Amino acid sequence: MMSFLDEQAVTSSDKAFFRMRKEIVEGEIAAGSKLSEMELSTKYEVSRAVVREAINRLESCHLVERKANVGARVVTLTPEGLMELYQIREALEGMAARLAAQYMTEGEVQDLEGLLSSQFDEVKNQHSYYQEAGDLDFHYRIILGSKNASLISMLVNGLYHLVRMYRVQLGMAGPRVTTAFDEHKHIVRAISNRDPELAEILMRRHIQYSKNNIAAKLASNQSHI
Amino acid sequence: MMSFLDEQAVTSSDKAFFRMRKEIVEGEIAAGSKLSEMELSTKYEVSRAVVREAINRLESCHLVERKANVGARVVTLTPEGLMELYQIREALEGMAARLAAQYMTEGEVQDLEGLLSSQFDEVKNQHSYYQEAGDLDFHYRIILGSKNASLISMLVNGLYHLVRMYRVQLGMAGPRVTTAFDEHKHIVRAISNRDPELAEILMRRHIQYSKNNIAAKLASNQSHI
DNA sequence: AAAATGCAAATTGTCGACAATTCTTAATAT
DNA sequence: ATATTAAGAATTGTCGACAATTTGCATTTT
Repeated sequence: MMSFLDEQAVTSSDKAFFRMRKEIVEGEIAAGSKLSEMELSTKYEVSRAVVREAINRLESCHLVERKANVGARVVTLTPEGLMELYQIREALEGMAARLAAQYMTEGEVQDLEGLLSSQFDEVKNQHSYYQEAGDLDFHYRIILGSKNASLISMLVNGLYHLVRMYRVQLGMAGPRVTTAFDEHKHIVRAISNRDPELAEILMRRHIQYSKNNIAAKLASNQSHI
Repeated sequence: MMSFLDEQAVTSSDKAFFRMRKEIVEGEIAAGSKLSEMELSTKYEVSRAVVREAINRLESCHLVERKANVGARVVTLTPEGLMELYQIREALEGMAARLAAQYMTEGEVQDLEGLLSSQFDEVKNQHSYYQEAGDLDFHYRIILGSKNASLISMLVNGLYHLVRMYRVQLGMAGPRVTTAFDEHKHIVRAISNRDPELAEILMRRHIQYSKNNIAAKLASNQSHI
């Protein structure tokens, strides 16, 4: 489960990139903190060149920001940034759902329905770690179902790590589990009915709801710190 | 005119990046060709390190594809790639138009209307180099009007160079000038009326038409080569 | 003759050192 | 005391050399 795109590290820079990405997403390297090339190269026991390349790749994912002759910093999480990110998600994943309704194979649709019913059991039995893993799995399948390689790459290699960063660092295990499940159900039905318009509309609403939910959480976190 | 985001080269890699990007977009470096680091470093009279960094950045723009231990190639232009690109444009620029209808200032809307009427004069007087410069200017202004920094960066720094590459290398100076102008007019009206839904719908249709137009051209080019 | 193997050449990946820029801090001037 | 300047330290940018991997070609093998 969730073993698509098994991006395996072949080069040294790959390893550094994956490791840094993980540490940034999970907050082990704090949001907003400076990334010293020398420091990281001693920490990971590689040359500065591979750290530089890893940082460049992190910049492509929008996980760090670099300024010439000054250095790189991990992005800071802000309500505005979250809004922007979810506006983009709404546009791109709405399109992905539309395309998935057109181009997913019958087998893929059935797998998606299967995933949903297995998740239904989990939710019913209170194993509600649904949000993180389950929600991501659902979205990934639809993204892959779009059959648009550029779109897939943009979302999977690019934006979704930032999405996860927001989720992880705001401690999302929210009460949104069951309602989100219903939303998923309706989206799958639209895809199964080969109704691109509806699939897109429902996906966009789903992401809007999700945005509102996480935004509320972020606002409360901001206040009592 | 068209002097936004004056990305100025501060470092040596910047210069190499900008130059290579220009040469790739304009076909001086052929689509699908291999990028030899050594060759380019002698050609530009810089070290391999800066060429490598430039190539990495070009990969982020989806202008080149890299394979570990093998090398980088300029992307190849295909009908499928074009379809994918325009599906993404439709989603992102549709959202941009929606946001522009909400967040553009009155001044920006007036400037946009001014641009349109000045272009109307040009079209009427047969100066119809409208398509390239004029169309891009129109789209850029709406993208910037979205006020979504991530979206702006994705489109301006990322996708639009690829869009230009398709346009330039397929010799777009098409007969679509006047009809596209009417589409622009209606989009601006929706933005001016602060009607986000309509602005998005019209922008999406505009891009769909544009896609069909360029796809037809690509098909004919493919056949008689 | 076709396929497999092994060596040589070429290309990419990694490294440490040097150059250029920015940041820090302390001294000086107003 | 504040602002300015200048020297020093630290960080990033660039370079050439070496290591690892891939590619091309010749040889061998079936």
